[in-house]
Amino acid sequence: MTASKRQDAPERYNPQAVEPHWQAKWNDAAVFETQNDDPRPKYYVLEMFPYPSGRIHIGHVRNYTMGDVVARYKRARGFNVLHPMGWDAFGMPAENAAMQHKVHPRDWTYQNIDAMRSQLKVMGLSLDWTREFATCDVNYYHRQQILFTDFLKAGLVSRKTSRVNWDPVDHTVLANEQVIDGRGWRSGALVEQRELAQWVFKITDFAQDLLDGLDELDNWPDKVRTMQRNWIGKSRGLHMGFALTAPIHGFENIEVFTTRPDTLAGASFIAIAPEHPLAQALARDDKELAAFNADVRRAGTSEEALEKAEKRGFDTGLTVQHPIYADQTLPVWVANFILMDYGTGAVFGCPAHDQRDLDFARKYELSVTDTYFALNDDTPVDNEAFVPPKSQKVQYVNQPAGVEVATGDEGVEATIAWAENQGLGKGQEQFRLRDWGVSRQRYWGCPIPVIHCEDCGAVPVPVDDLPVKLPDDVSFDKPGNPLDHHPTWKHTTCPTCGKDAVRETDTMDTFVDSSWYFARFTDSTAENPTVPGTAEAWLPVDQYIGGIEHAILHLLYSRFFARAMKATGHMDVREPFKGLFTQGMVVHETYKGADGWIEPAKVLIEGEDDRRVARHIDTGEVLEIGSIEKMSKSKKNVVDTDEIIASYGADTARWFMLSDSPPERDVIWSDAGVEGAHRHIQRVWRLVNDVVAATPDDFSSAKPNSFSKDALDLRKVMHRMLAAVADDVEKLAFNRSVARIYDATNAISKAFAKKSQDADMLWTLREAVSLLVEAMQPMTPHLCEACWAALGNQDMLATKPWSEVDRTLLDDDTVMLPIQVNGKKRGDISVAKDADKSEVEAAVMADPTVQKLLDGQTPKRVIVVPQRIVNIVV
RNA sequence: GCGGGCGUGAUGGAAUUGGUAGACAUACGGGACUUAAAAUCCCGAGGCCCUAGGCCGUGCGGGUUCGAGUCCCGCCGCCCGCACCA
Repeated sequence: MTASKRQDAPERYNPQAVEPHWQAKWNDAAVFETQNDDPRPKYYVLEMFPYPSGRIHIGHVRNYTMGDVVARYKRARGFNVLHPMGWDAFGMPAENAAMQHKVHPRDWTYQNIDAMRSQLKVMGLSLDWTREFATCDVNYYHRQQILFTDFLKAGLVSRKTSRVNWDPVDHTVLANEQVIDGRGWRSGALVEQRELAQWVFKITDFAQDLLDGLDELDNWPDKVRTMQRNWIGKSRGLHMGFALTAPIHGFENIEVFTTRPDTLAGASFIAIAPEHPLAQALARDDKELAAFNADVRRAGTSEEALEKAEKRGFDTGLTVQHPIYADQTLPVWVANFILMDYGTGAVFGCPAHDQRDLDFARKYELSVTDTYFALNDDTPVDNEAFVPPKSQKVQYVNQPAGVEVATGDEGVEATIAWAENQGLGKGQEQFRLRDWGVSRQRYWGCPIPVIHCEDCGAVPVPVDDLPVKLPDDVSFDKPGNPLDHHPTWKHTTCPTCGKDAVRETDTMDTFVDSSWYFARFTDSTAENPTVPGTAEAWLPVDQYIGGIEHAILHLLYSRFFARAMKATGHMDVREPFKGLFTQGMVVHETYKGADGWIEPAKVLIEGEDDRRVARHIDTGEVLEIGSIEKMSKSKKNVVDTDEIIASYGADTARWFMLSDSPPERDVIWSDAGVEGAHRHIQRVWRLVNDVVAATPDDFSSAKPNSFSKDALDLRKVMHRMLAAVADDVEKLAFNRSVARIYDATNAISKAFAKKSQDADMLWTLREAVSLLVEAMQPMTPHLCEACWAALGNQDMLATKPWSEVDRTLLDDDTVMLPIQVNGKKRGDISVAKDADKSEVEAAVMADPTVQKLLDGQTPKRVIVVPQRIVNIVV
């Protein structure tokens, strides 16, 4: 730097020029390409790969920025970091686009991928693009078909019928969310329930192991582990048969599973699901029942829909024997709130101790019998069921098992023992988890590699014949699955007997695609799905980052896949994700005008707080300021990432995404927040250049032998910042590292403003900005590379190891202890850092301010927490 | 309905996990610089009481403790998931 240059105001940092420059340099030096044979310790950081919807959403920016900070930080810490990117590319939206815009799903998808890849590239993410793939690449789904056939051979896949929402006009299965008020979202037709033969992955084979595995996942949020535990839903109960008083259609018993056998004495009816074989058999002769069965399932079969629906029942007229009281029978009803998928699809109703049963009993005037009461309160149940936790002691009545006062758990076990003794039933562990149906009647998915032969049944396609490729020439003009009505694709011959046969035309659930992609990244071009040794070397993923919406399904399916791949010899990894982080959403205020929702870019806000007024930027129309919501196209509250990056640069977007909000919480997008982030970027650039300019041209890095107090203070701030940022990034507490960096920046500014010309301060300032730039590098990599170069460095920051902090600067010799009197802060005292309790107490009692506060009183107690606080109780 | 989570200034949040509540930022107010604006820099700020100083204060009501934003019990409010959306 020359003297004349020093007097010029530094140029504003120009991200539009700087960012592409460094992206090109990183790319040319291939600094983010990862080698499998690199000897350094591995670190695998992965963000949930995106669905190629067409645009990178600001939520993606947040997700990938977090992952990138971890990747860059770990790289600086000497790890061989794997940080790949791919595309979760199969799925319904591509088919919807095909139907609406007459574009081929493949073209639509790959165009979207191209567009989104360019968007990701301008973000400056440290990704290894050489490993990129899309799940719709034949190379990928080919290997998925290998996995499927291996799972099939290992007995992990089977055929099962299950009910689906069927749209009779579109000839398609509807997702629960596509059923709106009992009608198909597109056709508007009344939805029917259909039994469909499906391929299922036998995830229930691993129910116990999936449950047990959660205990070791201590780098997962407790919340997610709890959700998975509840989802797997292990419970102990009684499985027993209720004898029909008159056998019918070959049924002698109705098999029931209950988790509350302790209420057996209060049973007053049997309720079976509309899909229960007995209900179906009866409905064949009973039109009214058939109509009831169809009608109650119209609103959809999601648990939510069933639980929310009004309780409805149909009296079959059948009765069963009460298992305890020989003189009693119980009526058998078909009820809409019974799930065929859980237990046996039949329950006994005990209205006194289950609210749902009580509602049902009151509606249909069935009897209500108490089996137990709260201790010392035998008020009979009226319209509120008495449902104590199983651990609570209750007083039993009408009980066969000889319990009188016991906890519910004891009552459960006593009843199970009694029932087993009587030969009525058996104690059983029951899981809520159901097998995973993977068949989808759609085109844009991985074909299920199976051939149906009249003689040989369902035969897997031989591995040598794989892949089963999707045909290109498909039409979406007709309703139904294009693979099914394709003129030739499905017709083939049986691999076993050679007879004419047809291909399976269902494709796989897209969750299958995302259940093993993390393993494929370890060698994305391998002939087999994975390379033994390589997969194990990289897996488990050390840090997985994604949305909480995947807390259950995607993560559980992936955990199942790891087990299934182990069982079939594809990789020896039990838990695929060692660390999991679930990030919050990016939300934005919504604006509504007379003609509907208005995008934020078209809105001008005037005034502040509750006097804020939103106006349309063109028309001046006053708009309604709506609630803050997840960004969505329908509410038009989407912020365009391209525009943000074009006007502020990627570093600003990255910095803003990391600031303020804790990463697990939702962040509200605000223009002011972005401006603030950008100001900081500019400020750092200015500060670094000012310091460089203030340093003599022949600046040497010779470290001074001694430092003034000001210089020492600044060094302490900077080294503490560096240590704290490292600590926070390890914990993914990015918002805290950002706050530390702001703090440190303020400290440098203040020190610089003093314009000290002493050599030790100049050296310290130079050290300070270097450390600042290093600490910020994982978050704002382009700016920091530019600053690093401005500081005269030849190497790239992206490859520079993290600086060691000077431990001697981290602690002070003395600490300020707050002094409380009766829990209220009254003063401070400075004591030696390593002073023990008695020394601190002595110092405190000798302190004049304390003497004054005590005013002659003798303390009852003095509580000293070393290095923390002193509390004097008087 | 079931399950899970959250609640701290005007706003986003911090608080070493039971030890000084409000760091840092945004918005705001005041000042400096400027013909002016932008940019930049400096200062102020939880509420209440006239001040010294004090009182109150982490959704609401109780409790445990020398000490509670943090732990326990009971409410209120908001958000998320519920198996074919990805």
